Amino acid sequence: MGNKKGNITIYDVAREAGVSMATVSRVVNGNPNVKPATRKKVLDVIQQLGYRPNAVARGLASKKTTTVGVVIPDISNPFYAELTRGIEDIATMYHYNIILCNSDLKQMKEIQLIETLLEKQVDGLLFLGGAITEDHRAIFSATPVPVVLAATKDDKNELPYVTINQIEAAKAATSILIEEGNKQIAYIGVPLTDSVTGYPRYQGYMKSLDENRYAFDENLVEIGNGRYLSGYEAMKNLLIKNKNITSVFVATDEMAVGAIHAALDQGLSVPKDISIMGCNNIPLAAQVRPLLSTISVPLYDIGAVAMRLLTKYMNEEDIETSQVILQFDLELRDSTRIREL
Amino acid sequence: MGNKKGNITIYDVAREAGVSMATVSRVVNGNPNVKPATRKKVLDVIQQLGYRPNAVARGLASKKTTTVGVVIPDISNPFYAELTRGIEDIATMYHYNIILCNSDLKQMKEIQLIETLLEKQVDGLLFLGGAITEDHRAIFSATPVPVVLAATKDDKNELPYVTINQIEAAKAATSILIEEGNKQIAYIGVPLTDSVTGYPRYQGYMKSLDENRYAFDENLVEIGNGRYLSGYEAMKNLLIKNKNITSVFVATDEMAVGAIHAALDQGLSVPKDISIMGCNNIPLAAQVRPLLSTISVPLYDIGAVAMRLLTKYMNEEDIETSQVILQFDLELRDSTRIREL
DNA sequence: CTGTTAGCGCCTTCAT
DNA sequence: ATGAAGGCGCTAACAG
Repeated sequence: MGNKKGNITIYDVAREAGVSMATVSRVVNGNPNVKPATRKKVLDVIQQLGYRPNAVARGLASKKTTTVGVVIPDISNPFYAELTRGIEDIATMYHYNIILCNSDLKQMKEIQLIETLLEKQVDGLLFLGGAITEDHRAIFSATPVPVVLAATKDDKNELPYVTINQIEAAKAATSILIEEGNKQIAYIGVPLTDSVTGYPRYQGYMKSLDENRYAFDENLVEIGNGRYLSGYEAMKNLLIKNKNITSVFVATDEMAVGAIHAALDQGLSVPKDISIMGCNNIPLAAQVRPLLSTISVPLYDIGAVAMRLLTKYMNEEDIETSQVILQFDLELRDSTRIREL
Repeated sequence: MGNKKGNITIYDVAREAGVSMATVSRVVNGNPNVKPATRKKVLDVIQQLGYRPNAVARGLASKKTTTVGVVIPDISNPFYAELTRGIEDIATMYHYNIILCNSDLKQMKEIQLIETLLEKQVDGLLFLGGAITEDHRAIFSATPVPVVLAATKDDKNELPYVTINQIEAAKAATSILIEEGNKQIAYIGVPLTDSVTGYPRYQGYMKSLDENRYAFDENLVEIGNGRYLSGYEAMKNLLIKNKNITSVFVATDEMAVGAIHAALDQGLSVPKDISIMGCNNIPLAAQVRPLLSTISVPLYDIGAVAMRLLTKYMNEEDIETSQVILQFDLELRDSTRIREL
């Protein structure tokens, strides 16, 4: 069976079934214009020969690969892992596969990855992570396939995206601390140059202070890199500079947990002595003691909705909204004194 | 520039540069047999035209796609996320991309994913997770491309794999608890039907007991699903059935952390009252208090080495060892009384 | 060093 | 309902 060397092709099936390649192609692709009898015959031969369609050839001929490129900062970061799961589930649902690439937030790498993905003729691109710069916009605008941003936004609103309102999320978190009656509210964030969460969350913090007539004090602000250890260090510094703080809003859960532990190591009790709010609600937040109060960001959904939006673009369906803002939630647990609204 | 409709192709570049397609192909592929002058000319035209090679066409012609398929149980599980990072890094290093698929450990899904991946003509397959059954072996043996297992092994040694010795890892963990002088050593594992970690780690636990003349007591054994909550429940049950246990070996870190918290909630002190050993050393282990003592499994390396091995197969290099057992380490932190050897 | 010529395996009009 | 034929964009001998 099959031809001499190599794989068995649509041609082999056609010959064996006594029909043309076109007919085989039709049954493989579910085209209804095939007489049931011949369809059955072809299907039998396919079965018997163990024919496996070559998606690369199909891609070349049809100009569709049913695969999308996903550029992500770091899959080992639980934040992105959860997002990716949402993406992959919906991709599978719509019969797409994803090529996953880690960018480490390096712009050069991001650009290079996009280029590679386009060479591979992906049908669409999902971009998560870093800030969108002019360079990105230039590339994306020249891209032959649709692009959707997830968990980040385009400040110029030129690109479709799905995310949450970071400013409001940070405001909500800060407000909880204000409601608790803390006299001072410290902030541990990520670099303000990070326009995705760094700057917006800082803005939200500031806004909340402002609206509630709290004075801003730069000694109450520390910047980390988002990960556990930097949260630990940041908290240590905060405690050195200011013995009396009773609350901190930390821009990422990992840092927040680090902050809790730094406070604990200093002999402080959380939340009795110091109240700590995180942000994102990654699994870790519910796996530590005290349980972390945090802003619940719908990571899985952001990924899922972004992928769904991308399928609409790829499918040239009508798009009502190309910029989606998902809701976040307050998840008040045991690291704040207020535990419910 | 370019042809009327659609993309600019190698043909356009050839025409514009006044050379043949073959020559353009040569410079694009870094073939040295091109006069520097013409190479430059071609490169210029490529630049000027913004030519982007079509990897799908190349794949069809060359029968190589430089992409590999990765079948993984669940990317949102930190254990696999870390492994995947190792895979992707090495893949990138060797100029491969990865198509990532979540199987949720469902055999039907696994098989279907493999089929899809093969249709897409991946150059190789990396399979992680579930136990290898006869069905798997049948599929893999009929696969036209190399397959490497990661973090799992083929009991029949027919397939290449890279993992650690799960039995020895569990033995080492249990031994620590024995060295501490605990009279009883409890075990919280995953189902024994899981032949990847469930059964082997249970075996290791048993072996260690046996070699040290500890009596086996089924009341000291609980089975969970590997995740935090089930560890918490398991520990609660253990404590109900047996008030006096002073040590537990828990087969996964997430469950171990759950176990710690269950003990804490029961008013016990860890490790003073009860000593807890985890296994895997995922980031979580170093982000809780007390810091979790655990077996450090080189997750990233398993992924990296597996991918490297796969490149060797795809490249038809000589393979010295197709079955690689990586070393694990003892990571003694604060949840055990013994904190160093 | 460079050009010519076949395909790679499939889809897709266009006829029939 | 089915077949014939021309690409899709590129690589890979084979000549020269």
